[in-house]
Amino acid sequence: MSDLKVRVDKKKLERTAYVLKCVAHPVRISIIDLLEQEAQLTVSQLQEVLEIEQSLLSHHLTNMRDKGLVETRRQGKNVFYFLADSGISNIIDCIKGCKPVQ
Amino acid sequence: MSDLKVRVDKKKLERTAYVLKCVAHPVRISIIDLLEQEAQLTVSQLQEVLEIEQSLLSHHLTNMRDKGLVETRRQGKNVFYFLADSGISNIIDCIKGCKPVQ
DNA sequence: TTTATACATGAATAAATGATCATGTATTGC
DNA sequence: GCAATACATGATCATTTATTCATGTATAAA
Repeated sequence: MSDLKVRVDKKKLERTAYVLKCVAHPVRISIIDLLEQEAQLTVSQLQEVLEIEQSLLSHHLTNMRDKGLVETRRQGKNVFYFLADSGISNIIDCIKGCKPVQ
Repeated sequence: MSDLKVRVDKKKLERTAYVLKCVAHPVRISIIDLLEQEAQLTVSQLQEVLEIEQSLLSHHLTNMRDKGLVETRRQGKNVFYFLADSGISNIIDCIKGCKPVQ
């Protein structure tokens, strides 16, 4: 008991919290869910499903991109967003099997 | 593509975000990590390891309790905290195996 | 080369969260 | 009862995050 200590170093703790904070929003969870269904989606397509303002959606997407959750590919006038290979979907799956969340 | 929709209902989305937001903090992740090692710990024991103010720790614990992540048992002057059977540890494990987090 | 479409950005504001401080309550032992 | 220990709570302030609105940029098509 006296040799008890946090097994995760400070840097990783902060990084983990930082990324989790990004996941922890209804709109952003929805975006992840949609990108699990369709490999890539444009902002317009996301907007149509989510029914939120374009600029708000864009802010969310930029946020997720900054934190490495999604990546983008431009094609003509459209920008496709897709899930980064980050294992974040696993987290969502875990959450789905998680009691307090149901 | 036209029948694309979010597979999680609004209530659950909000609940999920709500709980995740609670996990998404370095101190609270640390608390979860400690309670995975020791089945139950008093506030004083947690405080000793975490080296933060008593009242701040208490606020965090109350927060986690409100959201169903931990439960308490009083024994004399001490209050023991322990992980609720919420599967939240699984989330933490998922996160540990998650790229952007490392 | 102007116009429309698709998306991003920045400033401003609102709302939620985090930290600190002071104080309150429960339990135990004297 | 009184003091000490262990923990909780409430008010306040600082910081972060969310939303909106206005405007900017890139691409394509006419």
